[in-house]
Amino acid sequence: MQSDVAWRRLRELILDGTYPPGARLTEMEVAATLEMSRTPVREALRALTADGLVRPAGRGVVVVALEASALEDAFQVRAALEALTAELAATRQGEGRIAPADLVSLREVADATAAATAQGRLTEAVGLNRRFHRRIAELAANAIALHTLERVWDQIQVSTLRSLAPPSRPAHVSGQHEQLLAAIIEARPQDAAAVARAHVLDTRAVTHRTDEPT
Amino acid sequence: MQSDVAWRRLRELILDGTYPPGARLTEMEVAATLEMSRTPVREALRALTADGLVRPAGRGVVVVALEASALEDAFQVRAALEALTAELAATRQGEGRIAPADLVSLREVADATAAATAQGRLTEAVGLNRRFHRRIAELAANAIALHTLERVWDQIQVSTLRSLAPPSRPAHVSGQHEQLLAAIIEARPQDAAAVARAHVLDTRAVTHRTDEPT
DNA sequence: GGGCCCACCATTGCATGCAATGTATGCAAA
DNA sequence: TTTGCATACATTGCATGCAATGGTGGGCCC
Repeated sequence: MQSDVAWRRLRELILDGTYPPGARLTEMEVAATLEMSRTPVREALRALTADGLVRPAGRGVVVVALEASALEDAFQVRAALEALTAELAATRQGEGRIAPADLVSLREVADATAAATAQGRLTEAVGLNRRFHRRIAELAANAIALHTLERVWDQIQVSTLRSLAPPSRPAHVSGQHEQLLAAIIEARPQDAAAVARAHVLDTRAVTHRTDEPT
Repeated sequence: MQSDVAWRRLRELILDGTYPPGARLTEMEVAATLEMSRTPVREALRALTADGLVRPAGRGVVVVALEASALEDAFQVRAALEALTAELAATRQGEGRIAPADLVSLREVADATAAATAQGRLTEAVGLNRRFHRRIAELAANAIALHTLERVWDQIQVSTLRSLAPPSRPAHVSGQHEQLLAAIIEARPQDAAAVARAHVLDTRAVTHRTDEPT
């Protein structure tokens, strides 16, 4: 379906910064770019509005740029939901409902994330980091939580794109990932929840600090 | 905007059971009912799909009926988010950022909910109960959490409509509301979070029990 | 020279035409 | 009687026309 294609492509372009926060999009313009008529584009823009990636602004829509307080809100929601998914994942592990291969794969992603971060490959690190967190959400086997998290991650990613900076303490971040991984593997739901929440809120603090320029 | 009107009206009709879970909706049919063309109806149906209230099913869409496991997922997400909003509300109260009138109003809603429940006015009780929880989310002043909760509440409401049964222990529910209210008023964030989570998960248990018929 | 108002036009929102497509129905054959 | 297939049709998805609307630039007045 073309409107889905339009949604996917536009989402990509927004998430990778091609359309940065504040950029204005009009139906006709996008229709010309994607070589389709206004109808599917229109639907895609509406969907992106519902996703919170763009908002109506007079004529057309603009890519959202969450202000500091809204970004804080997003991190709070993210922390609550990641605490939940981490807890659920650990619980499922305790019930023997998680395939060992999935845990191996999760560790690999964690290692790759640490490597990319340590070597300063920032864009790659961001992608791997997100994948790590998404893998955990998938292990929680809660589709609603996963779907909601995807939207929150998207919103945060857009609003922090311009401040792409390396974590101030890469080892610290990797350490938290390790702790989270351990809590899940060893089936300690309460610990997993606590670590996940603390980790997300740590990330928030770092992001806010690097948010000042511009 | 007509597509917004269509969205609102259809959402109402779904939430009040006029279109029960499983009901099939087609663009033309709805367009005729709402007396508008297919275009705004089409957009409304897409939005409702994104909201998780309907899902595409061959031709047209059908009103969703979450199966037991998905309903459980929804309750888990709801519990996590209401724990967050209760915690944030209590924290804000501790910072003196909540107007006394808002707390008075919250208590009034709690009382009205208890009264309606005790007297068996179920439909009214459901509405008041939702208002009580929404008020707390509003006190948390986190727009993203509130918005996300609205969607989850909607999904749960649709899937539990047919099993509209009085709480097995009305006094218990009212007692939990009181505890939650007290924790917020007395600015005990941790308690508020714990009570909110427990309360939601209690509600879930009740709902599941009444879920068997049909 | 600066500010305000008006007119124009880009752009959206809605309606509708048209082609593609999946579904259901009916008929025939086993 | 049941199953499989073909055909017709309901319904969607996309394109485009048309009217409404709000923003912007230019011109005029102060």
